[in-house]
Amino acid sequence: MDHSTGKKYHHIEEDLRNLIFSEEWHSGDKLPSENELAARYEVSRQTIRKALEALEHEGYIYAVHGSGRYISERAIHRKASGNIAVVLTYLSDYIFPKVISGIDSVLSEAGYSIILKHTNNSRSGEIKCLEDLLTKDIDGIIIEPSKSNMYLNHKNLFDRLEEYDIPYLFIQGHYEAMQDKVHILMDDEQGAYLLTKHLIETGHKHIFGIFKSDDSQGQDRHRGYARALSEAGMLYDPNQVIWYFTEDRKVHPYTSLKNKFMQKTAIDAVVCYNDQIAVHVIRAIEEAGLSVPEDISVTGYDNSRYSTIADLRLTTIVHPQERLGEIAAETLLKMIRKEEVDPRVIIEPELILGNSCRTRE
Amino acid sequence: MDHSTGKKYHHIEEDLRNLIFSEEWHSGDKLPSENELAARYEVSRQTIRKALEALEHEGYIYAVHGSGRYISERAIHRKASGNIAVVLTYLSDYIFPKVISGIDSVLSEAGYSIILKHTNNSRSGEIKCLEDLLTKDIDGIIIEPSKSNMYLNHKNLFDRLEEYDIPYLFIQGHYEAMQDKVHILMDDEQGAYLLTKHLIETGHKHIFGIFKSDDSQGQDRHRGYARALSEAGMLYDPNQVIWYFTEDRKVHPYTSLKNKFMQKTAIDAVVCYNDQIAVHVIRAIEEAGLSVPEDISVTGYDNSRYSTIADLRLTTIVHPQERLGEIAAETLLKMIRKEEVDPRVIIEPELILGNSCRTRE
DNA sequence: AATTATTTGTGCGTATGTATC
DNA sequence: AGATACATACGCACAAATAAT
Repeated sequence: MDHSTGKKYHHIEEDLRNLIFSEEWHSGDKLPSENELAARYEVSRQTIRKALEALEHEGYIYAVHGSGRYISERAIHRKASGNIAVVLTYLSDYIFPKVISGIDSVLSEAGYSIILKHTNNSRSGEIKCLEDLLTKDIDGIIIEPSKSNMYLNHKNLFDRLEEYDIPYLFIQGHYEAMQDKVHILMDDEQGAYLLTKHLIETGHKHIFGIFKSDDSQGQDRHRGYARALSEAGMLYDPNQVIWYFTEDRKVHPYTSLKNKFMQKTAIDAVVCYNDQIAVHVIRAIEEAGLSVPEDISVTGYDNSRYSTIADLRLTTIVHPQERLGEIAAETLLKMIRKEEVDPRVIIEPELILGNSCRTRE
Repeated sequence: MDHSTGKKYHHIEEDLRNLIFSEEWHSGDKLPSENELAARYEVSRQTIRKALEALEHEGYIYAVHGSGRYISERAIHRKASGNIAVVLTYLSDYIFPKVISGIDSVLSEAGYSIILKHTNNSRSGEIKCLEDLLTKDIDGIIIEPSKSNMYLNHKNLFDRLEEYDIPYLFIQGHYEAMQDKVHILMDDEQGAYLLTKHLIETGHKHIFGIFKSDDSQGQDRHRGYARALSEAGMLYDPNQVIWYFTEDRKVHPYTSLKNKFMQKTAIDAVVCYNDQIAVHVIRAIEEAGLSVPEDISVTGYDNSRYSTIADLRLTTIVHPQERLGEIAAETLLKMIRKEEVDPRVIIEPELILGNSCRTRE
């Protein structure tokens, strides 16, 4: 036996694997016969067979009895598992069904299945998801970042994805450290800008804002709010902005706001992070004995199912959820096919006028 | 060579596989040596090796050089891919997010991922899904039958699932030919019975019904409707029942109903297949110049987000969507662990009183 | 600590069966 | 029909790891 290069069949297996992936041999090509290879490598036919059988089991070649061995398709378009992972923050949250539906309409058409995972919007949940996905057979990942404004300490997981040549892209939010990666985003700044501008144009003077502090969308919407104020030459007052964390969504912001309402603080309008928040704010306003939109105007964001409460329709921003999912899926498919993609797709928001804002000048 | 029993190594492989999964051999046990097996089966050592190598590649046994071959853990807790498929009719439909959320809360806790697929409520879509899933590495399937009342012509696919030892269960509906399989169902008959009984008790005399004809839920709800009438000694009139197919959800039933409303047919109340239908029926009633509940009472089913329209709250049935998902997932986990499960879990419905029905005696 | 028997791993030779071209 | 190529099967030899002595 050959002692210097280890196992003979192993060496042959590696050599053949390289040839299969080289430019010389193509999908469908016929390999030399077992006897020819045996002669070429100067080993017995059995040793050649051992190497070939391993390659066959891996799916790179297939044998046709009486004819020969051929290079399979899969060797070229390698390991098409047909699975694409979709990692979201919440599954039961109000926009997810449409986004999934959009992603699915494109992917199932292309013959892919969706592996659905969620992070509970926690960093540890996202790490767990990614680690789990690294052990699975997947062709790509669509990720909605969790707590996207907090420091990214799991970049190594994304590095490993790239090492394994698994394409991924972000939707909805972005990590500071991953700005150069592919993102499909709403122009959240522009959305909040449009809402605030609308309030200013309809004569509101004391416009409060309530934003989520632990994701990039909250930051962006806040920026749009501030830009609209500054463009209109209005003072940006930090005391008019309330920040909240995902965790205390149920407690802090509303009591604090309610107190302000009760204390007859000068408030014209409230720009809310999203429709869900707007509903709570409206409730707080009504509990304080005031009414919407007569006393205080309220805007939402997302045009979700929350945007209609009884006969009150929120002035809000349409979130083209289904379209976002479609674009994300189409982009990922291109990445899988190694085609060039736009690293940053921005979806323009559109203002939806309801009756939750006072419209007199 | 042996011509009667096919390939020798294949026969030995099968025989050993059965022994490995039998009660006699356990995880960690040492297999007889190659020479001993060769003697026992009266074949050469090479033939034994061929069989053993196949089993090793499948992960049922592992070899320790110089020591022997042993039965691996995975042979017992076999092939934990960690993936469970969830096949639904529609993804964007109104109840699924909650069902998925319920399934996921149990499965992700147990370390499983969800592969999400949908059939568009078509038989061909379901066949495509199942065929695709048969090529994938999955540990179990939760299926919502599509067009569940139509003839089942793809039972062979379910047979193959059993052949591959992939457990599966049905939620929401059932196939006639699969009655003995595991089902997690709402008691749809009871739900419609409760609604109809409520209408009867509140003095309604001419109660129409509108049901979906192409799934088992429609049949069941219709049965509950009929049972309530017959128990109350009221006449069951086929002309008071409108059947529709999924495809013509948008056209037929409402125009037909609207005509009846316009023609001043004696109609007291309409028992609707679900909330979505109820919304359309209410619209048809209003278009005919009548009002709900003053002229005609309407009931829904599912207590979905459609159940509140402006200040009208539908009298409907709560569909414990999240709980259904949880029970389905828990049951499937038991099936994966080969534990005994109740082959038919019926979730009792609960009546939700709204203001869409007249309540005078 | 060294020896030995056992067991798996590697490799070759040969023969025969059977599908393809 | 014959040549070629893969498939199955047996026998043998030696290497390398393990476990018991």
